[in-house]
Amino acid sequence: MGIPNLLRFLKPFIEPVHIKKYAGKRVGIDAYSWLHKGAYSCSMELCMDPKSGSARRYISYFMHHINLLRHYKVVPVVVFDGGSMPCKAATDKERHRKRELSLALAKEKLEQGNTTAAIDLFRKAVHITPSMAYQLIQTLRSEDVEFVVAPYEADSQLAYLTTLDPDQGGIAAVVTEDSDLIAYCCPAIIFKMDRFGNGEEFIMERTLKTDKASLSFRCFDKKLFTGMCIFAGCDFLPSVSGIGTKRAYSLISKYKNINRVISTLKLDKRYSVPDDYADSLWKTLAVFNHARVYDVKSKSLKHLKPLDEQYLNYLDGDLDILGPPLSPSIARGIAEGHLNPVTLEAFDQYSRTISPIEFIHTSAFKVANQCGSQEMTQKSYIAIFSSRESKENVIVNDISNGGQKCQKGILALGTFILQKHSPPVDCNEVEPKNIPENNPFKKRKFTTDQGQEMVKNELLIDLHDEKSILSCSSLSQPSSHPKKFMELLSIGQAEYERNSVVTETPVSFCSSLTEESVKSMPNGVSSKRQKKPEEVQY
DNA sequence: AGGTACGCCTCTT
DNA sequence: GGCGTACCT
Repeated sequence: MGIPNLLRFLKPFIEPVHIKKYAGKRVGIDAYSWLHKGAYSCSMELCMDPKSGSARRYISYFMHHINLLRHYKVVPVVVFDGGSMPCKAATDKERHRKRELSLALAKEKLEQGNTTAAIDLFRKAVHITPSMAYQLIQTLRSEDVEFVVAPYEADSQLAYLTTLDPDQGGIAAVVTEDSDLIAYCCPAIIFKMDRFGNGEEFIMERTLKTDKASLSFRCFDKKLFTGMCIFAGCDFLPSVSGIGTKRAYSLISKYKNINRVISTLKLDKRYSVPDDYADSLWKTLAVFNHARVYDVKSKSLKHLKPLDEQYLNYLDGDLDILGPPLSPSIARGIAEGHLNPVTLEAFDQYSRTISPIEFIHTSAFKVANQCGSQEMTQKSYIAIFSSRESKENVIVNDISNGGQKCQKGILALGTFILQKHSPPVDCNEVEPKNIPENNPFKKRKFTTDQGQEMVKNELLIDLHDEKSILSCSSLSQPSSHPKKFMELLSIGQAEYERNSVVTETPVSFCSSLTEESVKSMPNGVSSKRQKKPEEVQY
């Protein structure tokens, strides 16, 4: 919802603009705005049969706008929303309830044959799902459009990108419909861009420096500006009843200090200020300043602005209100569009019907091939894959035999089996840390399908934890350097990711294997692999 | 005057 | 999500 009435309030500072002004520049796109508008054209299809062709009209809508930008030599960088913030859970739940209600009514109307009424209700029932975003991501990939999925809010990710240089992945402006970007003090925002490229531009510096229509932000710094927005009410914190943009503005310009505004409000009998309002407001300010964002360069989570002592105090050590931290591998999986940011599961785990074990062999081959005759021999291979039993903490029994029991993200290295813990489904859950101690190896008995008892070395590591991987790698491969291991790991991961998107089907992937290369596979490849890969189906 | 609650619209042809 | 509007303080 953004900040109610903020755009109207700041109208004097908003000027018409055409997107061609940003020719040659990189411009961030708030994917949600266009997804939402695009979904309007196919709301019924999306509700009833999301897999149908006509349910993909929202993608055409989106791509039209992308092509428009490209036509004007603007480089689009699409930013998607990631997981929802804990503090918005209540709002989210309420919206969900309303949508469910509309959906039920819509289906009812449809059965009664009242299509017009049904469509109207379907429009209220549509919401943008991670799956829809993923469909779009696949198109963006094929069209070579840069994108990133924010760990949490797209707004903060976009605000972060505006702070970077273009050659570091930075953007010059943001195209969105959401006034929250103003609260983040985003330097340049284009609102209401239409299909011809006309929009309304908000420039932060211009707003802070010029007086218009008896409004002046000259005495405002960015902190006060964000503070004003929060006082007026935002998604994270509802405003004190009776306070909107105008009163928030006059209070801030009068006292120029956030705590003084709060004390004044508390003394004023007209308003009822909750006891914890000051606390909540400072926390909200901390969210606008230090939200978790993804840094493409380091491939890990960062804070929008580096955390300082002051804000750490406001947060009272409770960093989780910024959204729970994510490990680099998970954050990257989300950012690059492979993991559903809400469930943390791989998007395409159901689209693949080749068995996990087949997939391990095929990608292992590729990895082994890329390693050549380096110190990691053909016998060592890495594969990361998804299987359907992703929520169980099952350990794969035998890499060459089992497969069916594999869980998401198992890493197989040489003769050892490395297990990744399944990511917590509940985001509030603490990530299991199973960092191996001095001797992470243990013998484990297991029974093969043929009833034989076998003992295998088994190593449990936490793939969420890079340190854990490093310590294991030096133990399991004394001859290889941890860095080499990490390199291999990233090749394996990249291999998996590359092949888990539609650009290469398992069919074409498998058919690239030669008989000879398959023979050299560590555990011997099941003969299945060589029989007509064309039969493999999705 | 300013805030709030409510209903309407966003697309495509 | 935004916007306009009628109604309330």
